[in-house]
Amino acid sequence: MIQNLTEHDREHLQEALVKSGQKVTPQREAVFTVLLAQRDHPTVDEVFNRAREVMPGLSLATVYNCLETFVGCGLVRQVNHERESTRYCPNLAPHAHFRDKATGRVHDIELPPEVLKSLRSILPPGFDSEVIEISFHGRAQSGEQTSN
Amino acid sequence: MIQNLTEHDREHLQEALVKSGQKVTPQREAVFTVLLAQRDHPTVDEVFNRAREVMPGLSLATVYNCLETFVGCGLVRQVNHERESTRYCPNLAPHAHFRDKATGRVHDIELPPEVLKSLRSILPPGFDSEVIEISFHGRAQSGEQTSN
DNA sequence: CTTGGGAGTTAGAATGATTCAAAATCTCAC
DNA sequence: GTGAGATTTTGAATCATTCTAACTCCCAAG
Repeated sequence: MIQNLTEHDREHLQEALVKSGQKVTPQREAVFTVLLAQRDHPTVDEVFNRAREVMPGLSLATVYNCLETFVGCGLVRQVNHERESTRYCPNLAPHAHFRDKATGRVHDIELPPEVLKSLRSILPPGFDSEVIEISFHGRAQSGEQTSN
Repeated sequence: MIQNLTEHDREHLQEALVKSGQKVTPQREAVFTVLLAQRDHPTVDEVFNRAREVMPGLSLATVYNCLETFVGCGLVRQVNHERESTRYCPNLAPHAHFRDKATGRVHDIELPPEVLKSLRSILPPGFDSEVIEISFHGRAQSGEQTSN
């Protein structure tokens, strides 16, 4: 079910970790593997449960730690919607999120550079933004798949 | 400190409540008054503390209830940022939020219709969105005031 | 080797925002 | 004035997340 990391993905992980002074550990590999295996914006709990199939001793706290580390070195993004549990997303390209009212599922929506630019342009002078979060909430006709 | 509602604002409150089958109560008036008096995106706790100056017996649960009711009848918007406490905003015009990294303060950013439109246009066919949340996170040069 | 230190992991307790449940109060139509 | 239904209150419960302290692992120095 959960494939091992490809050589390429393992290198990606290692490079990002080492670059920010962190180590590659079996737990981090497991968590990262889980994230890449099913890109459906899982919650911490979901990651935890999936990862335990592969590494039964893994603890919840470690999953929190790993994910925090990944966010810190830019490997994954957090996705928050209202006050629901934080979800995690390994899609690094600039994108927005669409949350389906009916299913709760989160879809990635590609964000063209010109739209991003027009968004930035609405900031008054003096405001300098590093992060822009865009999230839609509504209905997606079933069958739509955009979970990159 | 906390002024009474203007006639106009009181009517606005009453109309919105009645339209969705709710009653005007002293607690709801107090909470609404607090929201209008200082449009700085307060948390529930902040609303609670401010409102108690005017109505000492008011309970926290009631503040939660009132705010939920207001959101339900479109009087105010919730503003969530990461997993911090929910904040409340009586600005009904379409706008984005800018969260100042340094102070934690939230500023409203006007959202021109054409930008809104270009945002909507990135949704693939089949996706239909009622709500769009846009939030910036970064630094605002101090002195910037955009808290309406 | 073997020892010691630092990073990482673990289990479980603690936190804190929010929600829930049940009793008390209010309000308004009759 | 009465009763039903809505609202408010208090305090307990929930639940995601964070914290704490003990433990493990690995590597580098002796």
